Amino acid sequence: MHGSVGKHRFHWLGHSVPPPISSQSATIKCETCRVRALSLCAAIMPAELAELDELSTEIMFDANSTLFDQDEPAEAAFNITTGAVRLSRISADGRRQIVGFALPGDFLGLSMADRTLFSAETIAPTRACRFPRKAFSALLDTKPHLLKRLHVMASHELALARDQVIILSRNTVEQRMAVFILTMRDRWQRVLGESVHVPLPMTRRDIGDFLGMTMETASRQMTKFAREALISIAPDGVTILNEMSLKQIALLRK
Amino acid sequence: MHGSVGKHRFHWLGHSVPPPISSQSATIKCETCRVRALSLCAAIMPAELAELDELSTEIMFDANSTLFDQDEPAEAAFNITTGAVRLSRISADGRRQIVGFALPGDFLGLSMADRTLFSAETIAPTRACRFPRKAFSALLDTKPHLLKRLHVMASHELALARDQVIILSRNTVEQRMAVFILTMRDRWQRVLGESVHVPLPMTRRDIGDFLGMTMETASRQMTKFAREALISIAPDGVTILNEMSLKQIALLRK
DNA sequence: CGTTGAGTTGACCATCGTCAACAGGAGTGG
DNA sequence: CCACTCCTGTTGACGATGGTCAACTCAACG
Repeated sequence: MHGSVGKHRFHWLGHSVPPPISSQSATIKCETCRVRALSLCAAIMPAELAELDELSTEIMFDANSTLFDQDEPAEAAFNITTGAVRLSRISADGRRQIVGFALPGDFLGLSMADRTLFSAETIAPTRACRFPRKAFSALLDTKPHLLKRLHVMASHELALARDQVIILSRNTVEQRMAVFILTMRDRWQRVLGESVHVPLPMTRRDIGDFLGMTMETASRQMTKFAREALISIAPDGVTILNEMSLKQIALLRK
Repeated sequence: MHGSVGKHRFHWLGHSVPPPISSQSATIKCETCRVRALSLCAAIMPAELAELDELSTEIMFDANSTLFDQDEPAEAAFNITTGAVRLSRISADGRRQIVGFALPGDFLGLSMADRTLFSAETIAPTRACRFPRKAFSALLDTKPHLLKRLHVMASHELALARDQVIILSRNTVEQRMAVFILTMRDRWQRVLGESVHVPLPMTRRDIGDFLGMTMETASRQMTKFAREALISIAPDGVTILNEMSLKQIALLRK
């Protein structure tokens, strides 16, 4: 559906060094991994890092690449280190729902299921740590604390999914958009540090498909916030101008 | 908020024997548990059942009892054997979202988190198998295959929650209601066997809060389906008269 | 320099939430 | 035993929210 367009507007997401030129992989030592503390790998004892190193390959993707497709046999799990990934499901009648966006530090493959439950496509040049499923599963068998950590993270995902249910079903589009901007800000902060600038590498259509509204409505809400001087819109995201008011709107009773 | 009303309209849910009279517990042997094959406990080897027996207590609740409240320390996990339970979250601004209904065979406490993520209240007289959290957690440490099974079930829950996101955000109220009726039918079938009758022990308000619509709209949709001869409405649920049309509606593009 | 896709804005109107009224059944207290 | 209250469920009227269709701009790319 999407071609490999490869606009490199978002190469800087998640790190301050230039993006990789080739799509070939190059192993990075887990020891120096900049998202290790954020991620599943935090459960790994320093003494065990060598095992992880052996298991994993760092792999780089252009924007608009596919990590894996929905319902195909799950070959690997991924730990995103830089960039951003769109997670989507196509329902039986052909409509697309975006179930989330994976940012640096996020882990794809928590469920360890035989088949993938959604598609994962990059929306910016992305680096990821790739763990072959079989080997990773074997590692889990020898490391119960890793499995427990995996389970805790999956439970956290479940709580997030349920929050998403609440956001979608009980809030107006205005509230949903305010929640979205604030949530994305919080998530980027873990990677980029404190900032009023919120990268939004995804399209308006992606945002709409995530928030359960059309791209037109998503666009209208954005410009409405900008008119009200709550945010200012840049080509690569938004800048929060009035956080207090945004939070008010996010919590306001309909 | 709710008193212990105890209308026994739904005492028959999930089994064909009369409901318990007292609220006192009486141990049932896991070996003879009628939902064991459906549930987490299916991961337990027959030889290990004695350990489970020792751990668990069968406990009975009237309708409108509370198993646990949201955000309180998690004391126990529950395996529902008969009846039905409403799982709900109150959001920051005080509105209620029902995140699901637990039926016989469902397990509450998959996340093994320190605190509960939602409230659980019975909507019918209910029996459940209660596992103290600490002892259950200890058992998990000695039985990796049980932890794996727990993880698989939690992953399944996650997939369901994401389906719920899709249902709520992309479907009309008509579609949501059709999906709801068909889903509840499928879930009850695992317990009650093949039948066109679908027990709905929850109120219209519960259904609305689950499907992201008001109770008025839920009621209107029900009567609309009844007018169109797709279902017939009984005080304790609905009977499916035209399954094909319901399925059509559930899948129909908006 | 033409094509493509993202983003924006406007006009229109269907859907669904809100407010309101009412019926029926269950529990309660005189 | 009956009146009263409370709760559930139902139905109607009305209007705002947000989807649909359409037109247009702009930037990127070949």
